[in-house]
Amino acid sequence: MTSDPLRPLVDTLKVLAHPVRLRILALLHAGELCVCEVAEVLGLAPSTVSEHLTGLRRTGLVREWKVGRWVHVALSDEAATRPLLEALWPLMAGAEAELSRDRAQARALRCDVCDPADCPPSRTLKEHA
Amino acid sequence: MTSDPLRPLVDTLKVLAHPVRLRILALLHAGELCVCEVAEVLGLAPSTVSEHLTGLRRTGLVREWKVGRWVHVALSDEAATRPLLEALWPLMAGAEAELSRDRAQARALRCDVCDPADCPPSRTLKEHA
DNA sequence: AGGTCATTTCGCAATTTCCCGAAACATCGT
DNA sequence: ACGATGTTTCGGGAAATTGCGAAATGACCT
Repeated sequence: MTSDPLRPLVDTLKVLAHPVRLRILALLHAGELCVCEVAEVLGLAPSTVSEHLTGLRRTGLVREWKVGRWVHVALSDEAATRPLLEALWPLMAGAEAELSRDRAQARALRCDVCDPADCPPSRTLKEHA
Repeated sequence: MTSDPLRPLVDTLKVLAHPVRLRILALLHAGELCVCEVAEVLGLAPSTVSEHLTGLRRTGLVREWKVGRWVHVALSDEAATRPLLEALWPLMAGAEAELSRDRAQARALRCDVCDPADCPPSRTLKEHA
């Protein structure tokens, strides 16, 4: 009774119901990134992005792991949240302009002069500037 | 800039991200009801239910129409929200106990002595008591 | 050890959500 | 017209959400 069986689903939907977090998911749909890259692309304070990612991780939508002093983020492959995400992509078509701009900016942040294989996301932003 | 292309989707997800509204959708998945029946089943004030339904209607998830002094509610058949709802049902499996209890209570509110065909939702609750 | 960069935690103000009761509306029956 | 019933709108208080900067943490480098 006190434990609401709908709680997990509601929590997941609450996390999805935010434009910044949807943009993050769409970004990660195109490949993994590190936190500072996400912050740069979205133009938000790192602390803000970190908090959004905490929510996404808590509900199993993304996974994070440490690489040096960077934290990499990628879509989780948990089966639970898959169908929801799959249903979501088509519904984001109306924002394709904004989302592809995000993706382009993310790509621009990565090494664009060297082989991607030599330029993992562990490269610092400063090193690119 | 001021117009956020993700807004419609975010609004829909925000409306979905609430246990009461999910219970309402699950209830309507089994058939149309009128507002007072929903309020009775959920044990909430009619004004509260009315406000939840306003949100569900605004995002096109349900449709309402007037029958005498009652307002009937049913799932909308809009194509836009269909895939999202279809992805949602399986994820509500964990709450099947609560949801089927809701459905049973809704059925009990309807005429259980006469033929359902003779007992549309337009029958008042008092008339059943 | 000290310095720098990436990240998280914390405190806080602004905004929004949630639920209700009271009052306003609407519709039916007498 | 009146009262009863279903519904919505409004006012307000409690709680949750959002975003940031400042400070704390962790990891690298010299």
